[in-house]
Amino acid sequence: MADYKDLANLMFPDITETVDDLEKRYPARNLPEGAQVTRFAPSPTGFLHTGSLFTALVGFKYAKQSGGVYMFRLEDTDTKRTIAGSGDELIDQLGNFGIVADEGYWPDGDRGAYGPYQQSKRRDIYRTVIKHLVEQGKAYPDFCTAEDLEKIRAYQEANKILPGYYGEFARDRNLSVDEQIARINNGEPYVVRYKSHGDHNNKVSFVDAIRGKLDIAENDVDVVILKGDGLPTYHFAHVVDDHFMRTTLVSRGEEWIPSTPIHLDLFSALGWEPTKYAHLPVIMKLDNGNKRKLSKRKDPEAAVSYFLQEGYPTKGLLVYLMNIANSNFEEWTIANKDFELSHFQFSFEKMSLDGALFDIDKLQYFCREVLGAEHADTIVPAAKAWAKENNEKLYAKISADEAYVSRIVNIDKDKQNPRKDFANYAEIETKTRFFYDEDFAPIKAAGFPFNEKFDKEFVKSFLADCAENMIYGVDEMTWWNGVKDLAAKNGFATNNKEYKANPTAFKGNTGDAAELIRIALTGSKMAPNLHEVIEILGKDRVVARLLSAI
RNA sequence: GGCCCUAUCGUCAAGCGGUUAAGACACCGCCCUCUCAAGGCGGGUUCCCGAGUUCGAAUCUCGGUGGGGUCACCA
Repeated sequence: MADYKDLANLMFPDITETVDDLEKRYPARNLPEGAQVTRFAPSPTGFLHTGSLFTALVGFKYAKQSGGVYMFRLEDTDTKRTIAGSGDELIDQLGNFGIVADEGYWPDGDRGAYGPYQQSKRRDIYRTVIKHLVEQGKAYPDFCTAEDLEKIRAYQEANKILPGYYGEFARDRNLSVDEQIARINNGEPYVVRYKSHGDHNNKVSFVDAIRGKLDIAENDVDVVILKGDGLPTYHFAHVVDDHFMRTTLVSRGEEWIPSTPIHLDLFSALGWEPTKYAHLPVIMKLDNGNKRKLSKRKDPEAAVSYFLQEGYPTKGLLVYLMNIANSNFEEWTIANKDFELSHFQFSFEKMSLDGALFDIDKLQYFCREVLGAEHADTIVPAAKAWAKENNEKLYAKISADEAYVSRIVNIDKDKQNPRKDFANYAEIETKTRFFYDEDFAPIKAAGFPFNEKFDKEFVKSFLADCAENMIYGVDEMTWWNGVKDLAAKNGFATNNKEYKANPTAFKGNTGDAAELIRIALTGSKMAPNLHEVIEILGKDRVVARLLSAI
């Protein structure tokens, strides 16, 4: 009579290492008290999702502030969905946000002593552990085909029984070892399942770092742990990897809550202490009045690359996500004007429990704050680097005359309340077009919005007078007094009270006069500080624009 | 459908048995003002519903309801 050991040897003839060997190869980490080991473990199946960045940020922050270790692990066990190169892209994009792992998978080779950090390269580790389980009768080969499984499910559905491969429905669970061996020798394909002894009517509880004590039905499903292709399923890989990588806290999306009992079951079967868990809320989006997860297909903002392409500063996005992560964060940013994200003390207790709706307005607000607090010396180089890939026009402008762009970006930057014009780098181009003659031409061609109450000839003569007598190179006060003189000379009221008392006595007020100049120079009723605009444009262009406005 | 998570302004949210129920974004109004941006001031039937516990409930309990998730050889 054959026993489990024979079965295990038949299934894994090449495995000579034991679980004990693995324990020795991956010893407990020597870290200070309280240091946390976290990880970000994406599948290389496409671009970096906004929700993934959120998860990555939280894990990174938590490890860093505790003096611990942050790992990057590539979960590439789904060979069908794997997209070549996307793992490297993920790392690259995370790098844009300053989220760099201490150890893990790296395009040019793993870093760290707990690797490999790519699941497809950990095959033998999983097989070693599974061999151990088979030897103990805690895992078994299952020969069911897709059709067999389908039949079981159809029966369960028809009889309104809980679907799944468990208990009496686990067809191959109690095959004799002799039969198992015979069928394997016969070349029948199989997967390996974990033999659960859980009871669905019992509850397991665990303490979630965010949600507190959670009580969920015990797992009783004989889950697949090794797929037909020889690679493990997520459930098994998670337990094995996070055990041997000595992870202390697993932060992942809340969609994993229902399968946590499986993981707890597996940890316990292996005699290992489970990791702590933090199940993060998922970022949602309002769609026709319904909340739903940000969708890769439908929502451009689901892809982090979207924000990068649009030119949002990475810090702005990080700040927005941290604002979702911790309710006290925004208050902290206001109290700490020139804050550095790394100085903020993140905590799971301050995390809300349900998914936030993605709010582009709020993101833009934070981005304006971030860019508003910076000066041209940092904004322009960043904008240039961004524009090189994403905005030909802006790139050309910065390349042609970086100092000129810098002067524009710095308008009103040194005032008490600096301007906050730009939410992203793209707006530097779109909001400053009038500073460029080639862009000003089409604005002009589209027609200037001069106030209809002034007749053309009057506007023309007023602007001509301005062209002749505008003062340059002086401080704003002096310049403005000059404008007021010009306005008065042309029949405008310089005192608004007088104007209001007797409007018919004047052509308009100083505001009207300034508006005419503004439109002539910028083509718009809205523009930043006229004095700065004039100084940046320079006398020649100011004169030319005033003279040709109408 | 079973199970799980969750519920305070439009959005993000503070709140932890007694509060005039903070604050931020967005919106609206006013002020400042050469316009805009910024800034200042102000505004809006916000505690899902129903029972219960209690002198007293946004807060505790139970039951509904809504929203989300999950039930794969995907993660």
